[in-house]
Amino acid sequence: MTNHASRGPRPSHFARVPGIDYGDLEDYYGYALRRAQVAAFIAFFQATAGAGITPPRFTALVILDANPGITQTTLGKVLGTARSGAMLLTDWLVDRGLAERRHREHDGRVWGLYLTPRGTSLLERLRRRVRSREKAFIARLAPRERTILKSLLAKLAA
Amino acid sequence: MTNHASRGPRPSHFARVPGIDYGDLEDYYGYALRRAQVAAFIAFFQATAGAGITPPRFTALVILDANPGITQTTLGKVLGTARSGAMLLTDWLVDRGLAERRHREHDGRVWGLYLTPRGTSLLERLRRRVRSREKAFIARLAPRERTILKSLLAKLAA
DNA sequence: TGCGATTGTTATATATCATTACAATTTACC
DNA sequence: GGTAAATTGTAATGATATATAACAATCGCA
Repeated sequence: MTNHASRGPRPSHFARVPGIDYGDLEDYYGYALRRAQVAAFIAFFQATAGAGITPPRFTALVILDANPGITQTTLGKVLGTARSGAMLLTDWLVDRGLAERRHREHDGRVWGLYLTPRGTSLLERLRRRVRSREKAFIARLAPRERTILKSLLAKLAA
Repeated sequence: MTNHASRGPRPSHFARVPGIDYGDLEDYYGYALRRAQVAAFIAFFQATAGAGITPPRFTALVILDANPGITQTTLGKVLGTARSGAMLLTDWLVDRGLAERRHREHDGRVWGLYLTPRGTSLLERLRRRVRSREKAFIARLAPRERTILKSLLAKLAA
């Protein structure tokens, strides 16, 4: 397998700079959410380091695992991207032997997407690593706080 | 002034697709944070529509307002980007007459960054619009929940 | 004085993503 | 049944954001 360890996104640290007046920046929910999300992204990046896996790719693996035979267009909708983007993402997975396209019987236009055994086993490994890393990340919150956070975030996303 | 209304980022909707099994995706804090952050970004985007303002640009305006004479390198640190990125961002602001570079007395390498009157007044207008839009966005949470959310997010970002 | 560090700058590369156009195919409608 | 509209995957193109690396000017320190 090609080594892609050095490629991929490098989440910026976003650390608070001493001596700087942040004005009313902290008052904005968008900024607070962004900062927390970047922290979570750094944790994710550490967990998947070396695999070239980004959040959208991880999402795609999970979705393919739970919805075998899903089409590229639907995958694009789940990811919130255009069809062409879903195709490039699928290409990336297929090129690495993680997923494959199979023709469907009743519709000649459509490819069904499926994880390969290799994709399944990579996903399993990733799940363990991401879960474990998130556990450390979320340890800053008490168990009850975690539940509350989840419910508040869900309300905002709805 | 050039019209940049049609340019800029288009936050994807990220809407939940009916009939799709999301597997354990909802279990991840990173995914929950990302979804909420995208929702906040959409709100921000609506508030600043037509001005070509992105979150980093808004942040830069706030930081310049609160820290007149700040250097590009420091601005880059605040934004979490490389020096070159801070420079391009500064160029963008300068090109639109929102900020200006002034040489500093004791250090010939450094430019101090300052908002122009136009930059100040744009920032004021943006603040009002973003605050107002965020108010509607956060209305999904009860006042007490908002306080809790802020404190939880701050813990995660620390 | 001289050397290393810092700043701004420029050039280059890359990753992500949207837009547009197109062919093949399916669906809807008359 | 036959034709127009819609859908799907694909390819080409372009825009954007941002990192890296190299460089000159300048500063600070030994």
